[in-house]
Amino acid sequence: MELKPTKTLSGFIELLPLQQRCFDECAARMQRVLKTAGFSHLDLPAIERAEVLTDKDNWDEIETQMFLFQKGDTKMGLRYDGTVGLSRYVAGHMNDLVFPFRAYQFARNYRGERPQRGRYREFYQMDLDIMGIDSLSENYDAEIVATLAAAYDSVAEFIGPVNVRIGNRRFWNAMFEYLNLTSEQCRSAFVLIDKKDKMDDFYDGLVETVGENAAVEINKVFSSGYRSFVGVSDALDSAIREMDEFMVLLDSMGIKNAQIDLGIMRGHAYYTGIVFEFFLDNFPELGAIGGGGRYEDLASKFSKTKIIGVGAAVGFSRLMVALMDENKIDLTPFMRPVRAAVLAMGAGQVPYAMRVVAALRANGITVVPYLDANKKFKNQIEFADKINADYSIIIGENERISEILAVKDMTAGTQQNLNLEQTINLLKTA
RNA sequence: GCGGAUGUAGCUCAGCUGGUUAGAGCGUUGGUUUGUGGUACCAAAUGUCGCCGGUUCGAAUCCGGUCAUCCGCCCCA
Repeated sequence: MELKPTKTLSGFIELLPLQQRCFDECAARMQRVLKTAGFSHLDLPAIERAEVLTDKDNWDEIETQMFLFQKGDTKMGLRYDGTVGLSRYVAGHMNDLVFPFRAYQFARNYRGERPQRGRYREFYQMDLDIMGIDSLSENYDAEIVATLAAAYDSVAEFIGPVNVRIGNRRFWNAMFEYLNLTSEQCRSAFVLIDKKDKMDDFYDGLVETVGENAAVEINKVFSSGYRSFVGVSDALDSAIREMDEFMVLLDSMGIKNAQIDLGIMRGHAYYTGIVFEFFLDNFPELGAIGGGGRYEDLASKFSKTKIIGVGAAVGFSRLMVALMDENKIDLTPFMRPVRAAVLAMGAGQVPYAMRVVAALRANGITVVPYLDANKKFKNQIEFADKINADYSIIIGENERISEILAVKDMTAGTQQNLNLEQTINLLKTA
């Protein structure tokens, strides 16, 4: 009989238990930080109506980017990020939410594109957003950045320190207005600046699209700094002041590892103000490990009410999987998940062994019993060794009759006879 | 959609100037006297050498096609 394949589909991830424990611990810690900052957890459907996911009508084109399918007359698809569902949710439950509304998601998302390094077809993304109706102070932009920084900080012992670079769409809009660029030129300039770090002919490209004079000015932002544009126009002054105030606020929230970098654009998405990206100090070549920004109208597709927001997304799978693949995470804290293995030697010992197991578990001790009681002792202790149990609790006929336990320290190799209470005390103390 | 690389045991790979029964390490299972693991030794099981076709007396090995995977480009809502 032909066997079916055991490999996952291309672009899908599965972890071994050791890695999964690290993944889960980091996810839990980061979510704990967000909850402490008052963000509500949203657990939205993975499947949305196709019309919610896309405005395009050309299915052939969309299908290469998304997972879409049809049941009866209903076209639907898997969500590709957290924002679409969030927009729909907020617009649909506006009466029941309190604004400014803060929410986070930690969810799997799906993309149909061809997988590449760090780009998967199924991945976890952590989204956090603060939304207001009609208006929302820029102070929340700083809070989002500070909260995300705190979330990364909670897992710093695994991923190392991070830094955040902050850009500003409003600055560029003011700049392009000052330079009298056409909307076509603006769009090209946006793309060029976004890709600046990847290009070695950035300046030539600029000259080609916006002309030499404008190119000189734009380049000056990177060579001489944005402050050289103070006093050039009211709009530029306002944008520069906004950035300065933003940095002061970040500093007051304890964020020291932030800097202005006007090359940060976040693609050509819906952002309208501050944008930002986080990077790892120790692994900058991984690229942005999270980012976000301010958008002026989150839910215009769903509601006539103007919902303003500031949000961020963390590519959690990419971050963790890339680091683990490169052996950049020390996994030793996750190598010993089991405190004790309980070995029952002979079927007659199983009831007594299970009473011991229950008593230990009731005291919060992680215990795994080996219940193939007729297996040779060698196999049993080998099992205890392989799961890296700190202790083996050996229960044979002698132990059962005299109601004691042979407790073996698997690292030291020493063994002592203890009663149940003594065993609990030994295993509870780290 | 375009380009590069790779497909041999459960895993990582060797073999590839064509020549009988296809190799290693790891892993798995059993054993080295039956209540003591991590080390060592012995043994066993598992492959249509990705698929189709061509050249040849003979193909894992050479050629063509195809599919899959990985990497990069495009795209990234």
